[in-house]
Amino acid sequence: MEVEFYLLDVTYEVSGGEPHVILWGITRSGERVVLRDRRFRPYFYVVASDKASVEALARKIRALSDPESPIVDVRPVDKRFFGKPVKALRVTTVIPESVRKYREKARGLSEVAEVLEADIRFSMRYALDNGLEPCGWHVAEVAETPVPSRYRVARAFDVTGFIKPTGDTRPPSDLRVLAFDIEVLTESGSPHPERDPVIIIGVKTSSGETRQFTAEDLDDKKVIAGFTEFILDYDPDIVVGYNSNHFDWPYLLERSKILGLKLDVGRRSGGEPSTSTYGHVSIPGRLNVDLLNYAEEIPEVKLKSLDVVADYLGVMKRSERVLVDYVDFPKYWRDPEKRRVLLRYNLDDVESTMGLAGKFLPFAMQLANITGLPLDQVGAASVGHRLEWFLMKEATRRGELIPNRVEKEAEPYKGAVVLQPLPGIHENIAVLDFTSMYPNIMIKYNIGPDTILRGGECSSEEHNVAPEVGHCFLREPQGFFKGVLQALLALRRQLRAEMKKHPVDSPEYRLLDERQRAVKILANAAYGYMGWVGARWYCRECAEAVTAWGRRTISTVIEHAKSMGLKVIYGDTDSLFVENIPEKVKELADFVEKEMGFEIKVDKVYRRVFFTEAKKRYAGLLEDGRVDIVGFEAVRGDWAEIAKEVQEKVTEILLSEKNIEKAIDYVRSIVSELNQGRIPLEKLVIWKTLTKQVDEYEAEAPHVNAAKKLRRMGIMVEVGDKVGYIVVKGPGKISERAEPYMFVKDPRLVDASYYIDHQIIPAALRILGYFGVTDTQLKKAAGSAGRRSLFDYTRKTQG
DNA sequence: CGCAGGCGGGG
DNA sequence: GTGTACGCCTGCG
Repeated sequence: MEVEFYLLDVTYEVSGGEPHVILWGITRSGERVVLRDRRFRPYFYVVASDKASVEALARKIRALSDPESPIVDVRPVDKRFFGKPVKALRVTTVIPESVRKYREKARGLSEVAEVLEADIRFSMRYALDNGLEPCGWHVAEVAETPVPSRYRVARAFDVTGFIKPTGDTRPPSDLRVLAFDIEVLTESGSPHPERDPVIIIGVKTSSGETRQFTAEDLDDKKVIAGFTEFILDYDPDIVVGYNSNHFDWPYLLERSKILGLKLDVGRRSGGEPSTSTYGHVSIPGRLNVDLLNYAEEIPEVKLKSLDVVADYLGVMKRSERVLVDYVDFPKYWRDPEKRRVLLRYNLDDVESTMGLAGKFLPFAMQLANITGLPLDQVGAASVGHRLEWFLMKEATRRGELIPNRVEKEAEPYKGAVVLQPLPGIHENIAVLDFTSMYPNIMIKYNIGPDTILRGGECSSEEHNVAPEVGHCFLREPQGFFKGVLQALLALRRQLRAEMKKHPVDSPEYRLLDERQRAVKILANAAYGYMGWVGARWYCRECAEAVTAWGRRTISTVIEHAKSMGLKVIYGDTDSLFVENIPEKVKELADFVEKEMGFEIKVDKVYRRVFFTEAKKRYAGLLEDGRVDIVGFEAVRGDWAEIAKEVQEKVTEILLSEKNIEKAIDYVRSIVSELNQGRIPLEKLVIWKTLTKQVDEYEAEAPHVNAAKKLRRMGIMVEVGDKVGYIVVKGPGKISERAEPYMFVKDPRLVDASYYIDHQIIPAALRILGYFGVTDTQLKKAAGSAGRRSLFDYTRKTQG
């Protein structure tokens, strides 16, 4: 018989000395099922050295066989390695874990040149070989079997014949999602599972049910037991949390162990959640997704707390929800009135989490489907690993052997061009962007580790020779990266064309849009991936050639623009700021398309744009009246909110009204408010990330000092944490006066002069300084700027 | 005042 | 654990 099912996850287990591939899925009729494939066996490839005979090597490998997990097959297969045809030996054994042992033994043989694909997890091996697409529908030839008692599913099947994806990625209509959030009570410092109870667990389901499990005073046994029971009862396919991979699940697991409970929440009895690849927490038969992984990909949001991200995405307004700082939990928990507030806080978090799931899951599911990584892994995997799985899938499909990672020292190379901007205010400027510049360069010049000519005769008549660096690439045959990228770009065009056939608010449109986004991200990652030392397809010269061709490409366009009399104001990597003269812009775009084989498009038009001498910094007024600020302090996360506000406002006044006096007066009013202690404390917090352990810092930076103070209070701060501090009055260096923000309760303690001299004035002067405004002017009392126009201010020169 | 260490946002 | 280019902070000599 045949069964059609939506693939959730792929795992495996060894039972009776035999490996079983386990596929967790949902059938068309909504039954949760497992499919087992007992026929598949682990294997890897061996490539013989040039001199060695393949037959002799095969005999030697067979002789390595060990009865514990015998080598059951060694056979020659035709493959390609970096594009070249090779005769490889496929070595098959029985127990997945024994691949490691045979791999090492094979490496020890003198006739062996390469041992390949011996580090791929058995379940992923199966997925690769069968082209499985997680979060997509499949059909398989199966035989139904009784459901083994350990599986909590409706039906079970053995795969007996083919198994393949159908291409349909529309999720089942009754897909069950459960969002949860835990609250931990700690009297001081960071929570410790051996000491601090889980006082609340809130859950919300996609069916609309909401529940809260609460501790009796400090006894949290029933909280965890109730939560476990709820999960088994509701039986979700997807479990979502926020930072759940690194907080909620590890904490619950530790706490359960201490309380003598089993966190038996999976679809396989006895299988507790466990931390696995890329740091994700795996729950048997369910997809556990940490939504923080996706929030981390939003650069516009600097502080990734749940409330901030939910507010940004329009899921829940910060102003309309309850917020409680965790240092205040004990106070709230003890007081019956306040406890209600804490419960509401937890519920708001759970609802925000479910809201984020609605925003992120459709994209995540498409990404899982395209890369081949199960949904629970794909979020936790880095950009490089996501692309790598996609490449591994493509390589397998094309009969290409997957290269090993090689331990290497990173070698730096030259990057893109950044033009010196023409300083001042410019009117009516068009920003031109290359479409997928780096992917198109890789396609045009056939760049990749399989097409690069190392040694050998290179000529510019027969090869593509990279400018400046001289790396040489074959024109034929088409390389692996070129093939993959062409397919990706074509797929994206097709998806975008398909989108036009559906209403913007339809589920079809949304699905196609999420899919084209996932495709775009993969294509854009290819260049950076080749320059990553940890990549299987690492190729430093390739990455270096891409940036070299990139530099020449944009330089050619700049030269052409100039020759046409079109003034270029600025440019960076793949973008150009030019005078907005439509006929000339059109002519330039035609030149780029017809003469150079690239596409360039007007990305936006600025009514007015302002540059100083600095690169990578500008502010522009868009045609719809919005102000774009790029690179300046206002858009950086490591400046106090108040400095950002001042810079934003100053920029807006300058660009929209060209009124310097008004801007000066505005800055003065803020300075005066600061001096009077009337600026809210939260606008004075400066956030900085710890990039290493606190003790490893050589210099005593303010955020490092604040982190040390936190640690003395028992609050753990680790690499990657953002430390928020406020500079307070007192003697000593700035760093000594950097206090963790939650310890500062009185605005009068704030060092106003620090914020004036080091935050507000510099941020304002970055813009106003260009017009000759000085810091003394900004510090005078408000309202004394006089009535002069922009043109009374002379441009400050370097001389 | 210049340099080093540190950091983050942007193309 | 995708890449490089860039500007500005604080600390320090």
